Amino acid sequence: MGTASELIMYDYPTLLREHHLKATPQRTAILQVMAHEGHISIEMIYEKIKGLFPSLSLATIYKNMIAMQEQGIVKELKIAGFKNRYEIQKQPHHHMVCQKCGSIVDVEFDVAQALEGVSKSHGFELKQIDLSISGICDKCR
Amino acid sequence: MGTASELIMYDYPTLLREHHLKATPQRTAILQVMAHEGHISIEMIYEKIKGLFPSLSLATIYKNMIAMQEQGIVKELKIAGFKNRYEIQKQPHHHMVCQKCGSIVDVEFDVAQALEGVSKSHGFELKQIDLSISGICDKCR
DNA sequence: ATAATTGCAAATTTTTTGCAGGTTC
DNA sequence: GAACCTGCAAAAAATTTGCAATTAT
Repeated sequence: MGTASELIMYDYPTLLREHHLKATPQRTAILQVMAHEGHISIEMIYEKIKGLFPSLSLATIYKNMIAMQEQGIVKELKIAGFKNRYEIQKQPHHHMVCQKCGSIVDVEFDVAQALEGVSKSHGFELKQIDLSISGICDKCR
Repeated sequence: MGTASELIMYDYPTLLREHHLKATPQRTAILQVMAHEGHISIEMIYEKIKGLFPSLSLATIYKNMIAMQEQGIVKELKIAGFKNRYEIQKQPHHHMVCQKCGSIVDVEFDVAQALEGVSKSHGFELKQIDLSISGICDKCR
């Protein structure tokens, strides 16, 4: 505990400044909640921090999510059957979503490996695989 | 051309009845447009068939999409950066999305194979892989 | 005849925008 | 002090709902 890398991980003001965004208390709090909750919706963030900022506006969270997405700090997750969630950008990984409770677990593995094996190792009953690869198509280049 | 399987594929009234849904003209038209366009938004469906049904309501399309999703006839696609699209349920497959124009191409392949290879063969500049596997988690069973 | 579906209007929900005042660098 | 950010109110966009009339089986 207490290594440099751990400290850096949680220095959101610095992270924000490095991405040309000002380190406001609201913005820092949003990142802290995201770090703590993992995968969280706009509404959940609002509920979690409105106590700290009585005048907090949903618009502020929306605006910050857009700004932080543009800077690559956060990522929007569109999950079938659930509202959009957001997470702090980490190393590339995938998600395992429970269709019942909506809980999401990060899974880190090479896509080339057996998906069945991954889900089984988590006691997960695999029902659906959603894979979408994006980039720039032939026509658009 | 003209094989039985081809004809069955496009017999949407029968497909609907087999799924306990009535074969209304609106519903059939929605499926025909989806079959023709491939991956289409609610708004685009509306634009495509409102000429045929001057009194058509967006609510009708929304209601039908929900009903047909419940019956497994159609599937909702949540694509990063774009509005939801819908497609007729086919054999399992994945999607290749252009981040610029939003065009979507179906890709059928075993996830276990090289994704790079798939995109390259389509002249696609791979930028992001979104994979989400869903089912029922250990806790919910 | 029954049950489902449509279309309309209205209500909700979700997200975006403009702007005045306040904050960060 | 310049540029950016917040919060409010309002607007816009997306989706859902209730209900009466109509349609499919």
